[in-house]
Amino acid sequence: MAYWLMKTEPDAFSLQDLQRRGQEPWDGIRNYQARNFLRSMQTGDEVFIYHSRVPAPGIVGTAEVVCAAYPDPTQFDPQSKYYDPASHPDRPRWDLVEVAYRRTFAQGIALDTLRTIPEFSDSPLIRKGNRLSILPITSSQWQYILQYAG
DNA sequence: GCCAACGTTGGC
DNA sequence: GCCAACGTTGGC
Repeated sequence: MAYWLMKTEPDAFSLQDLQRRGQEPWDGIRNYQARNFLRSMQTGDEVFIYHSRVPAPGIVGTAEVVCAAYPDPTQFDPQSKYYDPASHPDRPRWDLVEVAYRRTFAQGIALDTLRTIPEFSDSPLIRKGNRLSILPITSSQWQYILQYAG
């Protein structure tokens, strides 16, 4: 069992949207490093949901991986904004996992706060210019945040 | 909305 | 294989 963090822009898809839907295919990942993380995710892995591009970005709650990686259908859909004409069905380039809503933290953990937590000092999450939308979380980071969130 | 930082693309 | 140009991410 592993821990992860997935970023989302709440204007496009928020933790509240995930709560309403219950479960969601996390499509549209078009970064090789993030894709490789997707491919190593397993059912039962736990996930922090992070809201980006908001006045106070940070971790807002949790989800769980309920379906391991399979090819992201949007890469083959010319109508989709995630369409990738260079990807072919016999050798799909992009995958997705499905995640289910778990909980919303009573108080989120802002990026400003994460920067002050020693467990996160080496995390790409707090590095300037970091663009990884999916990243691994250590068990000590997971425990710390859960305790912080109460 | 701005723009620094970064990943990707493509000409050479 | 280099690297300039381009597109995107994400904090502010």
